[in-house]
Amino acid sequence: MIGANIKRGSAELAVLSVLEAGPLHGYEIARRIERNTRGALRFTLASLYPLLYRMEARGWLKAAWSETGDARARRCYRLTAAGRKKLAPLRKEWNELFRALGRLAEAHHA
Amino acid sequence: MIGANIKRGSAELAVLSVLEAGPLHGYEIARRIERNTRGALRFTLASLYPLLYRMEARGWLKAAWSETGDARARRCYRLTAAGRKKLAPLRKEWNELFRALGRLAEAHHA
DNA sequence: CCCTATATATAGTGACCCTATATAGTGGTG
DNA sequence: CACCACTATATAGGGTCACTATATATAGGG
Repeated sequence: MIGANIKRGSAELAVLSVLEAGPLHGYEIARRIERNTRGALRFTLASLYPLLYRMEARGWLKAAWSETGDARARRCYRLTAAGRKKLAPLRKEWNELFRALGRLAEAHHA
Repeated sequence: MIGANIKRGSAELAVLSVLEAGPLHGYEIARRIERNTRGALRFTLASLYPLLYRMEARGWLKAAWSETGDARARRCYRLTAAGRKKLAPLRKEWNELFRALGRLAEAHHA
């Protein structure tokens, strides 16, 4: 598993990414992230829920208690237009970081 | 410039990377990181110095006040064997994070 | 002589992911 | 039917780390 201090800040992008495919509730978001990354990226629910509230407060997500007669109380999160618009720039920023670290690695071989 | 919450944790790898080419003092470490990444990655001195102390305490770096009659007081940092050994695993971990984020991005297109 | 660049250092703040804990419904097993 | 594992949400408290702001001091140019 990737260390906490390295993956720091990636939770936001991870949540937006899994919600891109469709609305999910918190517990399922955590499972999808873990499954889709083959266990490499994993967030505890205790860090995910506050993150979801923050993202909702920023207007990137919209939460709704499921009213479809579910047996279990579930809060379903879906991307807002603003949240969807955040995806591309966020990915670009992460790619820039990746390239930057790559350049630092190659610099002394040049 | 890459946001603080995204690059979090990358400073460690950045410092190890620029020191791989040879010993440098703190101020120059900051300049190398910025220059080698074309300005994409930039750390303030105020966050770099505490990081250097932490890394030295962990035994990854060894500091020495320059005694070569420099006009200016400079603390020169060089990689220890332990620090050099940290580079490969750290890079691997970062690469895993990027692969994981990539898989999350592609998942909903599958 | 001032201003900028060089060079190191600390205090205080904020963001965020963690462990630990609480609560509660669901379904299977002995 | 008692117990346990899984599902599901929630909060408290702690630790790490990069930030802004500030302090100190020397070197060199205009």
